[in-house]
Amino acid sequence: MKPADISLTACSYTHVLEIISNKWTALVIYSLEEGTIRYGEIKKRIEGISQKMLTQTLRQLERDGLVTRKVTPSVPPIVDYTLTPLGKTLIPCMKMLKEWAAEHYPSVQQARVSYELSEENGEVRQLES
Amino acid sequence: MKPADISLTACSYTHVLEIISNKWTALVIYSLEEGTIRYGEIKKRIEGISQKMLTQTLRQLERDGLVTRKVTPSVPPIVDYTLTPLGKTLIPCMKMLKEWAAEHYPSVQQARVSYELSEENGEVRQLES
DNA sequence: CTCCTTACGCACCTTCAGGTTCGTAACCGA
DNA sequence: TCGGTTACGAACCTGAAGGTGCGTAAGGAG
Repeated sequence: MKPADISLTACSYTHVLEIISNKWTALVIYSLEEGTIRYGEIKKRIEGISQKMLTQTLRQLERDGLVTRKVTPSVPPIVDYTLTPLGKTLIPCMKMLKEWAAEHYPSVQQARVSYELSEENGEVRQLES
Repeated sequence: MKPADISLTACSYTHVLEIISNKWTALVIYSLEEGTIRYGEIKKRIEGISQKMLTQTLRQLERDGLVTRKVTPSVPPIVDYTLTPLGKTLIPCMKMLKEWAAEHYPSVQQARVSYELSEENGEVRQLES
Protein backbone atom coordinates (compact mmCIF):
# COMPACT_ATOMS: atom_id res chain seq x y z
CA MET A 1 0.00 0.00 0.00
CA LYS A 2 2.45 2.64 1.21
CA PRO A 3 5.14 2.49 -1.43
CA ALA A 4 8.86 2.85 -0.67
CA ASP A 5 8.68 4.21 2.84
CA ILE A 6 11.86 2.40 3.88
CA SER A 7 15.09 3.82 2.59
CA LEU A 8 18.58 2.42 3.07
CA THR A 9 20.33 5.75 3.38
CA ALA A 10 17.69 7.37 5.55
CA CYS A 11 17.12 4.49 7.93
CA SER A 12 18.58 4.58 11.44
CA TYR A 13 19.45 0.90 11.37
CA THR A 14 21.89 1.45 8.57
CA HIS A 15 23.65 4.17 10.52
CA VAL A 16 24.24 2.16 13.69
CA LEU A 17 25.27 -0.93 11.81
CA GLU A 18 27.63 1.09 9.68
CA ILE A 19 29.38 2.00 12.94
CA ILE A 20 29.45 -1.26 14.87
CA SER A 21 29.14 -4.02 12.31
CA ASN A 22 32.73 -4.11 11.16
CA LYS A 23 34.40 -7.37 11.96
CA TRP A 24 36.39 -6.29 15.02
CA THR A 25 34.63 -3.14 16.17
CA ALA A 26 32.32 -4.69 18.72
CA LEU A 27 35.17 -6.64 20.26
CA VAL A 28 37.37 -3.57 20.52
CA ILE A 29 34.58 -1.59 22.19
CA TYR A 30 34.07 -4.50 24.55
CA SER A 31 37.74 -4.47 25.49
CA LEU A 32 37.46 -0.76 26.28
CA GLU A 33 34.44 -1.10 28.55
CA GLU A 34 36.45 -1.34 31.72
CA GLY A 35 38.36 1.87 31.09
CA THR A 36 41.58 3.16 29.59
CA ILE A 37 43.81 0.56 28.02
CA ARG A 38 46.97 0.50 25.94
CA TYR A 39 47.17 -0.51 22.31
CA GLY A 40 49.23 -3.56 23.08
CA GLU A 41 46.89 -4.67 25.82
CA ILE A 42 43.91 -4.62 23.47
CA LYS A 43 45.87 -6.63 20.97
CA LYS A 44 46.71 -9.22 23.58
CA ARG A 45 43.13 -9.50 24.77
CA ILE A 46 41.54 -10.00 21.38
CA GLU A 47 42.42 -13.34 19.93
CA GLY A 48 43.58 -13.29 16.34
CA ILE A 49 43.41 -9.57 15.59
CA SER A 50 46.28 -8.23 13.50
CA GLN A 51 48.04 -4.96 14.13
CA LYS A 52 46.68 -3.45 10.98
CA MET A 53 43.08 -4.33 11.75
CA LEU A 54 43.32 -3.10 15.33
CA THR A 55 44.78 0.21 14.23
CA GLN A 56 42.20 0.55 11.48
CA THR A 57 39.35 -0.20 13.85
CA LEU A 58 40.62 2.22 16.48
CA ARG A 59 41.08 4.96 13.88
CA GLN A 60 37.52 4.55 12.81
CA LEU A 61 36.22 4.65 16.37
CA GLU A 62 38.28 7.76 16.99
CA ARG A 63 36.95 9.40 13.85
CA ASP A 64 33.41 8.63 14.95
CA GLY A 65 34.06 10.26 18.32
CA LEU A 66 33.65 7.03 20.25
CA VAL A 67 37.17 6.71 21.63
CA THR A 68 39.99 9.10 22.47
CA ARG A 69 43.62 8.45 21.68
CA LYS A 70 46.34 9.71 23.96
CA VAL A 71 49.95 9.52 22.84
CA THR A 72 52.76 9.66 25.38
CA PRO A 73 55.84 10.38 23.27
CA SER A 74 58.34 8.12 24.95
CA VAL A 75 60.45 5.45 23.35
CA PRO A 76 58.99 2.95 22.87
CA PRO A 77 55.78 4.95 22.53
CA ILE A 78 52.75 4.60 24.78
CA VAL A 79 49.29 5.03 23.30
CA ASP A 80 46.20 4.84 25.49
CA TYR A 81 42.64 4.44 24.31
CA THR A 82 39.50 5.38 26.26
CA LEU A 83 35.80 5.35 25.47
CA THR A 84 34.33 8.84 25.21
CA PRO A 85 30.97 9.62 26.90
CA LEU A 86 29.43 9.13 23.45
CA GLY A 87 31.15 5.79 23.15
CA LYS A 88 29.85 4.72 26.53
CA THR A 89 26.25 5.26 25.38
CA LEU A 90 26.79 2.28 23.11
CA ILE A 91 27.37 -0.12 25.98
CA PRO A 92 23.69 -0.72 26.87
CA CYS A 93 22.96 -1.47 23.22
CA MET A 94 25.82 -3.90 23.02
CA LYS A 95 24.70 -5.56 26.24
CA MET A 96 21.26 -6.05 24.76
CA LEU A 97 22.66 -7.65 21.62
CA LYS A 98 24.84 -9.87 23.75
CA GLU A 99 21.88 -10.98 25.84
CA TRP A 100 19.81 -11.66 22.76
CA ALA A 101 22.54 -13.89 21.39
CA ALA A 102 22.99 -15.70 24.68
CA GLU A 103 19.28 -16.43 24.81
CA HIS A 104 18.37 -17.02 21.19
CA TYR A 105 21.43 -17.88 19.14
CA PRO A 106 21.14 -21.60 19.96
CA SER A 107 17.68 -21.56 18.35
CA VAL A 108 19.15 -19.97 15.26
CA GLN A 109 21.82 -22.63 15.05
CA GLN A 110 19.20 -25.31 15.40
CA ALA A 111 17.08 -23.70 12.68
CA ARG A 112 20.08 -23.73 10.37
CA VAL A 113 20.68 -27.42 10.90
CA SER A 114 17.07 -28.36 10.19
CA TYR A 115 17.07 -26.09 7.15
CA GLU A 116 20.05 -27.89 5.70
CA LEU A 117 18.49 -31.24 6.42
CA SER A 118 15.25 -30.39 4.62
CA GLU A 119 17.31 -29.11 1.70
CA GLU A 120 19.17 -32.39 1.42
CA ASN A 121 15.88 -34.28 1.46
CA GLY A 122 14.87 -32.26 -1.59
CA GLU A 123 12.12 -30.20 -0.03
CA VAL A 124 9.92 -28.11 -2.30
CA ARG A 125 11.41 -24.66 -2.78
CA GLN A 126 10.71 -24.06 -6.42
CA LEU A 127 7.32 -22.86 -7.58
CA GLU A 128 6.67 -26.23 -9.10
CA SER A 129 5.76 -27.16 -12.65
CA MET B 1 47.08 -8.77 32.13
CA LYS B 2 44.43 -11.30 31.18
CA PRO B 3 45.65 -12.46 27.79
CA ALA B 4 43.31 -13.26 24.88
CA ASP B 5 40.02 -13.48 26.74
CA ILE B 6 38.06 -12.06 23.81
CA SER B 7 37.55 -14.38 20.86
CA LEU B 8 35.89 -13.55 17.57
CA THR B 9 34.26 -16.91 17.06
CA ALA B 10 33.19 -17.34 20.67
CA CYS B 11 31.82 -13.85 21.22
CA SER B 12 28.09 -13.22 21.25
CA TYR B 13 28.43 -9.93 19.39
CA THR B 14 29.78 -11.68 16.38
CA HIS B 15 26.81 -14.01 16.29
CA VAL B 16 24.13 -11.32 16.37
CA LEU B 17 25.91 -9.13 13.89
CA GLU B 18 26.43 -12.06 11.59
CA ILE B 19 22.64 -12.33 11.47
CA ILE B 20 21.47 -8.74 11.19
CA SER B 21 24.38 -6.82 9.74
CA ASN B 22 23.89 -7.72 6.11
CA LYS B 23 23.06 -4.72 4.00
CA TRP B 24 19.30 -5.24 3.70
CA THR B 25 18.47 -7.56 6.58
CA ALA B 26 17.49 -4.94 9.15
CA LEU B 27 15.25 -3.19 6.65
CA VAL B 28 13.52 -6.41 5.69
CA ILE B 29 12.88 -7.30 9.33
CA TYR B 30 11.55 -3.80 9.84
CA SER B 31 9.13 -4.22 6.96
CA LEU B 32 7.88 -7.43 8.57
CA GLU B 33 7.26 -5.90 11.99
CA GLU B 34 3.62 -5.14 11.33
CA GLY B 35 2.75 -8.69 10.32
CA THR B 36 2.42 -10.93 7.29
CA ILE B 37 3.35 -9.33 4.00
CA ARG B 38 3.81 -10.45 0.41
CA TYR B 39 7.12 -10.57 -1.40
CA GLY B 40 6.09 -7.86 -3.82
CA GLU B 41 4.90 -5.61 -1.03
CA ILE B 42 8.24 -5.77 0.73
CA LYS B 43 9.97 -4.96 -2.52
CA LYS B 44 7.76 -1.92 -3.02
CA ARG B 45 8.33 -0.67 0.52
CA ILE B 46 12.11 -0.87 0.49
CA GLU B 47 13.62 1.71 -1.78
CA GLY B 48 16.25 0.41 -4.16
CA ILE B 49 16.31 -3.27 -3.22
CA SER B 50 16.66 -5.64 -6.14
CA GLN B 51 14.74 -8.89 -6.57
CA LYS B 52 17.85 -10.94 -6.11
CA MET B 53 18.89 -9.24 -2.90
CA LEU B 54 15.42 -9.42 -1.41
CA THR B 55 15.16 -13.11 -2.16
CA GLN B 56 18.63 -13.74 -0.82
CA THR B 57 17.92 -11.84 2.37
CA LEU B 58 14.61 -13.60 2.94
CA ARG B 59 16.20 -17.00 2.32
CA GLN B 60 18.76 -16.26 4.94
CA LEU B 61 16.18 -15.11 7.45
CA GLU B 62 14.15 -18.23 6.75
CA ARG B 63 17.21 -20.41 7.21
CA ASP B 64 17.92 -18.73 10.54
CA GLY B 65 14.35 -19.45 11.68
CA LEU B 66 13.42 -15.79 11.85
CA VAL B 67 10.73 -15.74 9.17
CA THR B 68 8.32 -18.26 7.70
CA ARG B 69 7.61 -18.53 4.01
CA LYS B 70 4.14 -19.55 2.86
CA VAL B 71 3.59 -20.36 -0.80
CA THR B 72 0.09 -20.30 -2.27
CA PRO B 73 0.47 -22.15 -5.55
CA SER B 74 -1.71 -20.00 -7.77
CA VAL B 75 -0.73 -18.34 -11.00
CA PRO B 76 0.80 -15.84 -10.61
CA PRO B 77 2.15 -17.21 -7.34
CA ILE B 78 1.54 -15.69 -3.93
CA VAL B 79 4.29 -15.89 -1.33
CA ASP B 80 3.74 -14.53 2.16
CA TYR B 81 6.41 -13.84 4.74
CA THR B 82 5.90 -13.60 8.50
CA LEU B 83 8.19 -13.11 11.47
CA THR B 84 8.41 -16.23 13.64
CA PRO B 85 8.25 -15.88 17.44
CA LEU B 86 12.02 -16.10 17.38
CA GLY B 87 12.15 -13.34 14.79
CA LYS B 88 9.93 -11.15 16.92
CA THR B 89 12.38 -11.33 19.80
CA LEU B 90 14.70 -9.26 17.66
CA ILE B 91 12.34 -6.30 17.54
CA PRO B 92 13.24 -4.82 20.95
CA CYS B 93 16.92 -5.01 20.03
CA MET B 94 16.30 -3.29 16.74
CA LYS B 95 14.23 -0.62 18.47
CA MET B 96 17.11 0.06 20.82
CA LEU B 97 19.57 0.43 17.99
CA LYS B 98 17.16 2.73 16.22
CA GLU B 99 16.77 4.89 19.29
CA TRP B 100 20.50 5.06 19.80
CA ALA B 101 20.94 6.27 16.26
CA ALA B 102 18.17 8.83 16.58
CA GLU B 103 19.77 10.21 19.71
CA HIS B 104 23.48 9.92 18.99
CA TYR B 105 24.13 9.61 15.28
CA PRO B 106 24.19 13.39 14.82
CA SER B 107 27.09 13.53 17.28
CA VAL B 108 28.91 10.90 15.27
CA GLN B 109 28.43 12.85 12.08
CA GLN B 110 29.73 15.94 13.77
CA ALA B 111 32.76 14.07 15.08
CA ARG B 112 33.52 12.90 11.56
CA VAL B 113 33.44 16.41 10.21
CA SER B 114 35.82 17.76 12.85
CA TYR B 115 38.10 14.77 12.36
CA GLU B 116 38.41 15.49 8.66
CA LEU B 117 39.06 19.15 9.37
CA SER B 118 41.89 18.41 11.80
CA GLU B 119 43.35 16.02 9.24
CA GLU B 120 43.38 18.70 6.58
CA ASN B 121 45.11 21.09 8.96
CA GLY B 122 47.86 18.51 9.29
CA GLU B 123 47.29 17.47 12.86
CA VAL B 124 49.86 15.23 14.52
CA ARG B 125 49.05 11.60 14.00
CA GLN B 126 52.45 10.15 13.38
CA LEU B 127 54.73 9.27 16.27
CA GLU B 128 56.99 12.12 15.33
CA SER B 129 60.67 12.18 14.57
C1' DC C 1 -2.61 -15.14 -30.17
C1' DT C 2 0.00 -12.14 -27.30
C1' DC C 3 1.31 -9.70 -23.41
C1' DC C 4 1.35 -8.91 -18.49
C1' DT C 5 1.79 -10.72 -13.98
C1' DT C 6 4.60 -12.84 -9.59
C1' DA C 7 8.42 -14.69 -7.47
C1' DC C 8 11.88 -16.55 -8.23
C1' DG C 9 16.97 -19.21 -10.21
C1' DC C 10 21.33 -18.67 -12.58
C1' DA C 11 25.50 -16.72 -14.53
C1' DC C 12 28.45 -13.08 -14.60
C1' DC C 13 30.92 -8.92 -13.00
C1' DT C 14 32.67 -5.39 -9.72
C1' DT C 15 34.00 -3.58 -5.47
C1' DC C 16 35.84 -3.41 -1.04
C1' DA C 17 36.58 -5.22 3.59
C1' DG C 18 39.84 -7.72 5.48
C1' DG C 19 44.44 -10.12 5.68
C1' DT C 20 49.67 -10.58 5.01
C1' DT C 21 54.07 -8.82 4.77
C1' DC C 22 57.53 -5.43 5.10
C1' DG C 23 59.58 -1.18 6.73
C1' DT C 24 60.29 2.42 10.62
C1' DA C 25 61.86 5.43 14.70
C1' DA C 26 64.84 5.61 18.58
C1' DC C 27 65.90 4.14 23.19
C1' DC C 28 67.55 0.41 26.33
C1' DG C 29 69.90 -3.61 28.01
C1' DA C 30 73.32 -7.18 27.13
C1' DT D 1 77.33 -3.23 18.39
C1' DC D 2 73.07 -5.50 18.05
C1' DG D 3 68.73 -7.18 18.82
C1' DG D 4 64.36 -6.23 21.31
C1' DT D 5 60.71 -2.96 22.18
C1' DT D 6 55.89 -0.23 20.76
C1' DA D 7 52.70 1.43 17.68
C1' DC D 8 52.16 2.31 13.78
C1' DG D 9 52.12 3.39 7.72
C1' DA D 10 52.21 1.54 2.92
C1' DA D 11 51.82 -1.83 -0.66
C1' DC D 12 49.80 -5.79 -2.24
C1' DC D 13 46.51 -9.73 -2.57
C1' DT D 14 42.15 -12.37 -2.10
C1' DG D 15 37.48 -13.87 -1.24
C1' DA D 16 33.01 -12.81 -0.44
C1' DA D 17 29.20 -9.48 -0.56
C1' DG D 18 26.53 -7.19 -3.41
C1' DG D 19 24.72 -5.70 -8.15
C1' DT D 20 22.98 -6.43 -13.15
C1' DG D 21 20.63 -8.81 -16.47
C1' DC D 22 18.44 -12.77 -18.44
C1' DG D 23 15.31 -16.74 -18.44
C1' DT D 24 10.83 -18.95 -16.66
C1' DA D 25 6.04 -21.07 -15.34
C1' DA D 26 1.10 -20.66 -16.58
C1' DG D 27 -3.13 -18.42 -16.33
C1' DG D 28 -6.12 -14.36 -17.34
C1' DA D 29 -7.11 -9.98 -19.81
C1' DG D 30 -7.33 -7.79 -24.17
